[in-house]
Amino acid sequence: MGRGKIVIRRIDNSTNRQVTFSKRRSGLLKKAKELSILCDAEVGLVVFSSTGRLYDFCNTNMKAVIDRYTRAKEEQQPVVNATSEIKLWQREAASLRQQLHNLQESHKQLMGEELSGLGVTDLQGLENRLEMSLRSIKTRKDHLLRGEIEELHRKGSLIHQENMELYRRVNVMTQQKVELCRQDANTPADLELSRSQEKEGEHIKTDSNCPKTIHYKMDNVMVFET
Amino acid sequence: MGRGKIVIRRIDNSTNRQVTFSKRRSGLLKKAKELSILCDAEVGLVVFSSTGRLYDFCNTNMKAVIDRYTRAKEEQQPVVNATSEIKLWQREAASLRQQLHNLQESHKQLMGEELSGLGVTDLQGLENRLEMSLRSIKTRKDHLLRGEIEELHRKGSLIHQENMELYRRVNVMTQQKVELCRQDANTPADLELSRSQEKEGEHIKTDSNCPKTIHYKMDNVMVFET
DNA sequence: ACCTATTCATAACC
DNA sequence: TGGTTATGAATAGGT
Repeated sequence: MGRGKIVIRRIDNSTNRQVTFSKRRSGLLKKAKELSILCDAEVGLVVFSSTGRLYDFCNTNMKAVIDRYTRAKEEQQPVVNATSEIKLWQREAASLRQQLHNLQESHKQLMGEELSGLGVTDLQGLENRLEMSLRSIKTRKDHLLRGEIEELHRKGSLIHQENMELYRRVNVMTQQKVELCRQDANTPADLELSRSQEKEGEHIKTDSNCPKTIHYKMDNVMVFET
Repeated sequence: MGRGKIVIRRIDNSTNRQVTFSKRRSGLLKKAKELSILCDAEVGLVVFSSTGRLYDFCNTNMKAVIDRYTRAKEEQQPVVNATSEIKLWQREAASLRQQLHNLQESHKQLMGEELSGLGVTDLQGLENRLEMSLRSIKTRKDHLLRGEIEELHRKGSLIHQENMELYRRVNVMTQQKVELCRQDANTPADLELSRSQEKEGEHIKTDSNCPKTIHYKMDNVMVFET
């Protein structure tokens, strides 16, 4: 029910996930409220965002709902008596420990350890998931590498162009020098000095346009023929 | 979102109210589940129908959610009572939550999700680990499959042998019968009865050695030529 | 429980 | 975060 269909699966993009959370949360709260009103039901809803923020709704009184809930659950399985603060935290810790344990198990299996309890079907499932995972990782790596290569190509071609420019200048200068020498052969001695000064000025100017750093860069970057 | 618009107000008609309750309840539970999956949120939902029936949903653990909820609420109204024992358990829970979080991160990366923060080297490491893992899983699966095949071969060859034995017996019997018929052609009538009795005895004996269960097994087990 | 016209929620986009 | 819009989902009313 949006511009496109989506599959119900954790949203990878963090921003998108938060936006969706905000919208769907309000939708859920609204519907919880509507249900309680329309059907005269007692509804308690608690939502913790992935960042730990709490959102809740209760048409009556959350404490009462929780008590009613625990009583109803205790009826189903006659257990536990007191809920002191300490026991509360103990349960929390136990729950976390359990989740941690489950995840560790699964993690080990993903790492190819502790496979002895699994049948062929389980193994096949594991294998399939890993292969999917591998594919996305390889795709991602490939993407990065291609980006890097492209970047290098770009830099390389830039420097190649600079190179060409330098070559051109060198050629021009060489040509000029040759012509000067040729003219020098039949030129009066008094003009010799001024020509030499001109030449020196030109040389200095060129050198400041083509600093050594260009050559330095060329040693540290791959250069691609383009 | 129905054939007509309705106002959010207690539905007077009891039947109608129950039908709507049933529909909207399942819708609400579905949306709660979707929110928890899409946005990685912890959701706890409790609904008591007007007749007192309990319906609930929690993507993690309802007790943990309720505990977390009560703690969060107590934080909102700063309580003075801070026992060292409580703080101890709080630290324990925090530590566990941290471990869980780390493991979840790692798990997601193993599943090829959330790769955007990783560089090429990380990705290569991940890829290598997954490929090692895949190898051991495939080895394990291969082992199991080979074992199964071997077992089937064994059974098959056993049954094949039984088959051969049965064929042999059938051939022997056929041969005997043929010879008997041939002799019968020039045998006095008074001997006919005793021969017939012998034959019947032989038949019963063979039948008890080759019970029907053999044939039954053959239909239910793969038989390999050896 | 199933059907379908209709309203509603929301994904993608600013 | 808040607004807009096209589209898929939920569901009111009916059978």
